[in-house]
Amino acid sequence: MNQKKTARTREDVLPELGEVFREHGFEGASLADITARTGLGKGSLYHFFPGGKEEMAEAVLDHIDHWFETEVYQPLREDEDPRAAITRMLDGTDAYFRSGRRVCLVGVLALNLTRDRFAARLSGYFTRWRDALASALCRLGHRPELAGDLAEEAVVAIQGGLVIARALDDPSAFTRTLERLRVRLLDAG
Amino acid sequence: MNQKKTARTREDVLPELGEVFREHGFEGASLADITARTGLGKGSLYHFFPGGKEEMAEAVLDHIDHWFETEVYQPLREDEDPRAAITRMLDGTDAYFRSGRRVCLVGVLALNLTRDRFAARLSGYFTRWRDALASALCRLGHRPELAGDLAEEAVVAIQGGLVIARALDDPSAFTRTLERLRVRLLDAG
DNA sequence: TGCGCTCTGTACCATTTGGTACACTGCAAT
DNA sequence: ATTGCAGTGTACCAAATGGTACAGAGCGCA
Repeated sequence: MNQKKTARTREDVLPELGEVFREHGFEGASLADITARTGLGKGSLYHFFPGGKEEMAEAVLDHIDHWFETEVYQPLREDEDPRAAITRMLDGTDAYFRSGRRVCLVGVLALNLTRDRFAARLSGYFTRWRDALASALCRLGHRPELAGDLAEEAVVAIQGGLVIARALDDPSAFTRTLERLRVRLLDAG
Repeated sequence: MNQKKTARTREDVLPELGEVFREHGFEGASLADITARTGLGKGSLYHFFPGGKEEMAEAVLDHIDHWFETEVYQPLREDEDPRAAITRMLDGTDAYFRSGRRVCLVGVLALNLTRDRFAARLSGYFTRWRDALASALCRLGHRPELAGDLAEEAVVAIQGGLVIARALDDPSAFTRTLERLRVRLLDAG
């Protein structure tokens, strides 16, 4: 009934923080942008994240990583039905990126020089995705090196689809990309 | 023998300007970065680009657009040997992006909110690439709608390959992407 | 009631920001 | 030689930057 006006815990600012970094990039995101978006003053912000912007971005990346780990990577690695796990990955990805209307923060941070600050997190995100998908493809019957190549192609396509969808301001470019992947990943099993 | 210490004309600062925007993004690129990289003081900078950062970025985008138009798109549209034109596109793309060590400025600008300032240029760059490639694929014997889809897939893959190569700090992820495209674009003709 | 703690707003800081003003340099045409 | 103008360096500006200090607010608990 009585809903709080502002987010209270460190945890629930993370999504809003993520949106700011998505929209402005790391260097471009000012504390003014951040306080405006989160509703938190500098006081609270530096209370939760004594390390400033850098710690905020790290926390957001950890949060994202955790989501993908449990929702996508683990099923890909462990689900006894790899076909179902891949379908779940595609649907989850479509939902997470809002069918192409939302951009990938990891991709955004990877492009600038800021990449170097978060190098380990950024490369970990993509290599774990690729390896988890390769694992599922292997269990689906693909030969190992072919599975690795196909998995890389899929991760590449997803990132590219987000860039193009945003550049064209046409989310359908992303959903078409996912459809192509659905065919390519599931048909040859 | 006597080489000039600094770039002189508006034209030859454009590559250096482009690098700054690539490395920092639009919002993140400060005038200090720009003067440092180009060797030009604010005086000269604002003499060449009275509109400031925005005009600089527009000039760089025009420059890039012109390069791709003459080196890639026109051959794709007009070369009587579409197979050769596609090979030229792949080789030119590999060279332009330094085999994955360089990032695509158009892609970088597309991801942030700054996209809106340059919306027409950004979408034009990708749509013209896709349509030119689709034209070559048609002449190679593909059915028109299939050619359009394949062309979109290629443009998506190139952008994605750049993101992944940069995130992993592994340019070979980009060259592998180009190899996959070489097969897929040229084999089914 | 009063203690202790997390959380928050505000005032403040030095530095940097994008941008302007302007006086100067050098050279090309007269 | 003089003029004119493209190109340049420097000083300057108000505003915004990331970050700090600190005095409180609110609340759980004794």
